[in-house]
Amino acid sequence: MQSRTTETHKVPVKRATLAEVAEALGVGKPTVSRALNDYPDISEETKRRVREMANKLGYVGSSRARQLQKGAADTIGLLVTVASEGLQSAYQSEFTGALAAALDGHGLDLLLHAVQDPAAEIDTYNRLWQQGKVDGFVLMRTRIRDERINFLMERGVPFVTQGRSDLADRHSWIDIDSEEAFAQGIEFLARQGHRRIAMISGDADIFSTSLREDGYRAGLESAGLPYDPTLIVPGDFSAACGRLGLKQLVDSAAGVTAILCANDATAMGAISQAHELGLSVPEQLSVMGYDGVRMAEMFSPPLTTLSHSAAESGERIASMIVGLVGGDAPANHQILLPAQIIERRSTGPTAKE
Amino acid sequence: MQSRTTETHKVPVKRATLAEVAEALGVGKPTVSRALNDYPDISEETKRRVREMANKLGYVGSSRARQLQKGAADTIGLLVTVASEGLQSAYQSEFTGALAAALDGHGLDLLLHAVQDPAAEIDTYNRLWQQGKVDGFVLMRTRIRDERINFLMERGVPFVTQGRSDLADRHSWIDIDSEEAFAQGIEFLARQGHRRIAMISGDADIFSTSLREDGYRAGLESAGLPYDPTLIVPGDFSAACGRLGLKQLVDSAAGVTAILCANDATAMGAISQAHELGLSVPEQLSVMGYDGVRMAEMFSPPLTTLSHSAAESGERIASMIVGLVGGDAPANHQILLPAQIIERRSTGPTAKE
DNA sequence: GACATTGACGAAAACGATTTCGTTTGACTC
DNA sequence: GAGTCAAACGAAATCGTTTTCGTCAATGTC
Repeated sequence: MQSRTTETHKVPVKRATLAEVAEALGVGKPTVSRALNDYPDISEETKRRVREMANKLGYVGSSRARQLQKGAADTIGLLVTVASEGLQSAYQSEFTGALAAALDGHGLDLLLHAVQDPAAEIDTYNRLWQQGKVDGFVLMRTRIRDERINFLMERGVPFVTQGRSDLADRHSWIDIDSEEAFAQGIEFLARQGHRRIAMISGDADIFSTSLREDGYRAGLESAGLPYDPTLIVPGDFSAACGRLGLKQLVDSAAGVTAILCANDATAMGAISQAHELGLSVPEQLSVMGYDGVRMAEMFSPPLTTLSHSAAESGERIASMIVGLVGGDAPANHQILLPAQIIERRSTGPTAKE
Repeated sequence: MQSRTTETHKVPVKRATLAEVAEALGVGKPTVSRALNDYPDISEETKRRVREMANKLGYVGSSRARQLQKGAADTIGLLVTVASEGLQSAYQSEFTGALAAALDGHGLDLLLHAVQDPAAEIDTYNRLWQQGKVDGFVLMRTRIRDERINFLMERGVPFVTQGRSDLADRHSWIDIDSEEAFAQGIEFLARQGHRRIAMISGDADIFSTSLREDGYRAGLESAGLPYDPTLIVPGDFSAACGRLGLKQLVDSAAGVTAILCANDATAMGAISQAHELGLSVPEQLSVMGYDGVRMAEMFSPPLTTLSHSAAESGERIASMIVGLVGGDAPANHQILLPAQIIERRSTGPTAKE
């Protein structure tokens, strides 16, 4: 039994090398290399023979050697901050999956790195780049005065951010028009008769938080509703802050009948807390989320949300980073995508009592 | 404006090389290399000087060159199947984050690859390995007669699975004792007075699905309850199948008062559907999940679940794969972790009517 | 004082691809 | 038939490390 296991242990099937393919064919290494890479100065006949032999020998070029010579890693880095455990939010995980899939379509791999100590974040970007493990980065959750962006721009490292920044005109980014989305969300709620609409916001240092709040205000204004700063309660995109925020709003007895949350997780937390306090959604309280994560549909009640496609963001970003690594100018790629309201059952007119 | 952007464009800060450090110090390359790697045959004094200079020059060794020479990539591969979009489940995403964090602790990076076409899955494992982009793999969601496991074992590729398999005695794995967990779950529900307890199961081809069903049966038996095969409804670990499954159970009018789901996502879907059908949880129906994802706590009602730690699994797996890559025998690492019931509010005695 | 031994270091090979820069061959021109 | 040119291919250099195998001086031994 045990011997069985040690038997199968470490039988490294030798990987075929380019030189071997060349020898087996009686041609030079460059010929094989160029044939496989479809260079024009190799005859079709030779290419065919080379491909055949490579196939027969099960040859797969060593990316290590190629990387060293070509100076490219064919890999994009993505750093996620793990708050004690796990990828932060459902949206981030959907986006990450979509990004990985899209990169695959371009022949790139995704290097996922968890940063645990925020202080070491820049160091990690630096190391990954200096070591040559990645050709560029994708940044999620851009922050206000985001030092990562400065750092990467200074050294000319290709990167794309998901979310704008203070320096948005100088680098590549993709973003959702959250200002517009939140405005529409408010107008939607106002049309259902809500007059006191609160917002549970996101981290103050995340760039898009202020955009979402701007949208909230703009929505109020175009709906002809007064703006009451006390109706914006700070949060951090977590479900936990949704619970806290809701409790706070209820306790304040401000007469709120609808809440627009910074994201779906927060909205779910808020609803969960509402139920706990004996408030029914949406009869007594409407709650709307943002992002449109898949779980939102399965929540109870299914969540009305401002939805945008993680898959599309992932694909767009993949194309952008490919272009950048290929030498495109950073500012050539800036895309603003719209979000749209998906009406489900967490919102509605408040029931008359 | 535009010129501004082109200005900052592509100013590759040249990375310092080992040869430069050597030259600046007037010593040979091997000396620098060995000093930095703390070899014993370099004097302390020299090591100090080398480190100093390396630091001053901002030298970070090229992992590309090191990989080529040492034959190691210091990277572990993780393939996730993206069902149309995103990482599959909340648990998988938590686990992935935990794994990345744990690997970081061992100086390894995580290469995340999305497999879109199941037919190309093995090819991808092969390519990543042959190319030398990874030193080993972590496999999630082991399947019955999992061809990935055969493939990797045949070529002596280091890998650890999360979940046992048919060949569990021949390779490294970590798993949750889901059989025991499900049995306890059933007993727990039985103690609350439930007599007709259903199960919404997972994909039939996932190895652990049958273990969970075994646990379900074992639990019934030790609670002295009869086993009724019609009370196991097939699913696929999604929230959607939770909805479907619940509807089916209700329609069948089998008198079910409690449901144990294959995972939390399914449980959430079931609850959501229950609400939609006008059933209150847990007054009319108890629902229990499995995994203990963070969102479960924020669900409404908060989900009772069989919880286990993604962080611990991640850490254990990281240690295991490090050992394997280092040459340990595969069968030396097999760990079974327990799950524990977290009682929240989706379960309880059925209210008398 | 000749001879092993040890400590500290360097020259060159190696890893496995790609690229540079020829070279060879044959066809084509005038 | 000498000269030009393009097509097809190869020898050797290259990427930046680590490793192998010395070398050289200083130390210890008898």
